[in-house]
Amino acid sequence: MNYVIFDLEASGASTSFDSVLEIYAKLVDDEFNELDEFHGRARLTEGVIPNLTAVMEVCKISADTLRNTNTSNFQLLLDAEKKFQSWGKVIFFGYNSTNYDIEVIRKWLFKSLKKPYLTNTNGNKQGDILNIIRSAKLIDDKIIKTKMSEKNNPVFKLDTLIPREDSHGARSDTIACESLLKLVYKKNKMLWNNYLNTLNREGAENFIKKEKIFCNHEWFYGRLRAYAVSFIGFHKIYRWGLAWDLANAPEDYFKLNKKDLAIKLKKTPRPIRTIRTNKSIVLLHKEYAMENEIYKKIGTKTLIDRADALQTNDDFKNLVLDIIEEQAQEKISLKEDKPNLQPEETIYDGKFADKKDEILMEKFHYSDWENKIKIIGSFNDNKYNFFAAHICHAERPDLLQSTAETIYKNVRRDIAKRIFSTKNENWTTVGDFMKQIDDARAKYENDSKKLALLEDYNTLVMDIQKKYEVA
DNA sequence: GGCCACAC
Repeated sequence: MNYVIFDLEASGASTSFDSVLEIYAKLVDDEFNELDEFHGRARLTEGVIPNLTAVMEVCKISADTLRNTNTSNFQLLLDAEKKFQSWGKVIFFGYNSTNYDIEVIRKWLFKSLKKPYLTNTNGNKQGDILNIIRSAKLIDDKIIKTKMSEKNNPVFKLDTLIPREDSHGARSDTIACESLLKLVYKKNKMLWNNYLNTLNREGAENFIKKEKIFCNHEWFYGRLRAYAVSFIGFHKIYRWGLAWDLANAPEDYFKLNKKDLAIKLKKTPRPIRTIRTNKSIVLLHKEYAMENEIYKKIGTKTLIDRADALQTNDDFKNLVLDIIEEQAQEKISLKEDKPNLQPEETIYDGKFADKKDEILMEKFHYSDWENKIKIIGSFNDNKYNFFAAHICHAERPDLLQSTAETIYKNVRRDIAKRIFSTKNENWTTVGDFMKQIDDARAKYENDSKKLALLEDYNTLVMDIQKKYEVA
């Protein structure tokens, strides 16, 4: 299988609202020979206020580029999607991508009326370089030098692992990512092959069903921890794997009645561990957990006895699964509805697009702009009408205004309402930006170069402000 | 069919 290593730069940290400004992706074969690449930039999406630190300090994209790049955000998405599809079945590798880049891509597709799960459907898989490099470091300290944190834990910031002059450029970060992947591929074939096997849900599920005792890595409080666990079953509502931490003797729990067991299972540290099977996790053979003092003390023989006791007690496993299901159900019923979610935030609201909306989305994409505009309002699910209107407004404001003035005005009012909001929002408002500018002016008061840059960003946002003040 | 959710 070929690999795509990729990175993207955006106008801020929100995966729902910020605008993708740059994407670089490199296609390589399974020995890392380069086959193709894609590099694209986009101007700021209409109606988005950038986060000053993100554009100025992190991705270092000038106000001029934000304003004048030829390609729109929508067009960049179409170009990237086309390229990705031409590459066939691949594994998409990014750094911390399960938490960030993949989320951005999903939502970007979603907002563009495309199928969101491009990177893990139709035979594609996702890998997260952060997961594999953390695990590599834990099982083999010599694999890579890292800085140490105050608490003496290895630091996994990409630009300290692979220092470069031009870090945080999409291409530079992708090349750095590639060198990390190659490092694991060359220095620890066992880990590499193992990871390729468990990085998608199917592989991870098969592995945990097959291995009586296996090692799961969990990251919390700034470091990675190895657990020796044994499979119980899949969560009846959420499908993730549930496994027994063999640091606990399961026999101690067998005689408890349901109520007492439920209470005991909730005690921290929890004897039941979650195996996040669809999060590109590293799962290893049990030997890798034996480095952990807790399991070393217990000894392999006792661990095997515990796993056997668990595996031969189906009644207990089923009872545990029932308890976990009931607790989840209770939590769902207690959860109050989250009001006021913006359309961009509803990708995981539990509903996929119905057949009619799916067909309309396809029609939207092959239609010319006159006909795209006519589709607005026809979707069953109103969020797709919202997205369609915003796309048409961003791409062809002239045409939208002349052929569907009410929609045009509504979109402009939506944007104005958002950017001029004085509340604490999940997107950057004009007010947030002004505060960021003030802080930066104070910080750089003696740096004329930075001050000049600040003025350019400020002008850009003032122009957006002027444009929507009248809306 | 893909997704979310946990636990520390």
